[in-house]
Amino acid sequence: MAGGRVYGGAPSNTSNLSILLQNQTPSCASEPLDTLFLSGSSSPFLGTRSMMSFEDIQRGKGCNRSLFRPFDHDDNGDDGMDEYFHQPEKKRRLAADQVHFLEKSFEVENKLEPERKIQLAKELGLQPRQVAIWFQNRRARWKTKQMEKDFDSLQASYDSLKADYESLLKEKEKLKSKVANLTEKGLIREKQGGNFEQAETNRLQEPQQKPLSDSAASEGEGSKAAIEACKQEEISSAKSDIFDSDSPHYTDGVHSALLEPGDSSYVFEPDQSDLSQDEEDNLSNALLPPYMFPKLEDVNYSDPPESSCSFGFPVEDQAFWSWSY
DNA sequence: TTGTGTTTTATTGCCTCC
DNA sequence: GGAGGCAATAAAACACAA
Repeated sequence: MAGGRVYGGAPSNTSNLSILLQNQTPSCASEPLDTLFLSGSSSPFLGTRSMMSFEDIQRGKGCNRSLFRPFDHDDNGDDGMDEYFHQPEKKRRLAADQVHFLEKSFEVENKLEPERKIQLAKELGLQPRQVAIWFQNRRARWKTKQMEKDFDSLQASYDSLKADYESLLKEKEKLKSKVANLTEKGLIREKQGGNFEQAETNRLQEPQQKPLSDSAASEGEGSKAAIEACKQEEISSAKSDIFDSDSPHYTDGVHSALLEPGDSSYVFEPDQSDLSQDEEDNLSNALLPPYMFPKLEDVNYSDPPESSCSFGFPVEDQAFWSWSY
């Protein structure tokens, strides 16, 4: 026994003797409940008499003696006295009705005040100690179930976040490849015709410098229009890629400046030195919630998220499992 | 029937609160 | 210091497949 606690339900020899005394003394039924149930001299099981009381309350039918028969003297017989002292008490399951009654009570309130405990014990024909134990075990079961539910819920939100992250990752790779593609095109044009932007500007500013024949002129107009269209298309394409509706939008001056034409390197080699640390953080945070994922620069994209151990909940979050109710 | 896994009842030891 | 709660655990009762 812990801390000198006295349990009425303890199947000791002394209490077995008390069982006999209680069950053979009907007048005990009129004793105050506290004395009857809580004192060290009370019986661990009140048995048939109290059970019938519960049955009378519940349905008026006979009790299921195979389920709830705390101490059946008929089984042991009159010569079973020695057996009481030498056989440990068997556990008895509560009757279905009793469990149902306790369940209903638990639904109302899962804590058990002393008065309620006494009342329940009285109605069910159990010891208050048994009722207390039942509530204690029931609370433990409820807690386990609740933890399972919460685990499922967390698992679902984790899966959802993971899917979002992976989709963002794919989109980022897609954009990276597009940027690489455009870089390649730009380099080729620079090699072929020098500064494309400058050439185009010159051409637009001096349209009449080189007289052309009608056919050549119209051809030149068509060519110019084609080039202009191509140019507009590329610029709008680059913008639309970056401002894709599903992508994080950078509306601050720093990031939108990356999209400004006029510098052939504007898209391909953004000057990261212009970014303050805060801005870099914001850029990362726009893609990855800080509580869930590491910064972009910390991620090894060649590895699946699991292998980088980046998806685990922070250690401090595990305090969630420290339950209280 | 028996072996095995699960559920239920009960105990123990520790902790907190009053 | 006693009462009561909880976690861990034991052990009986039960379910069920082989």
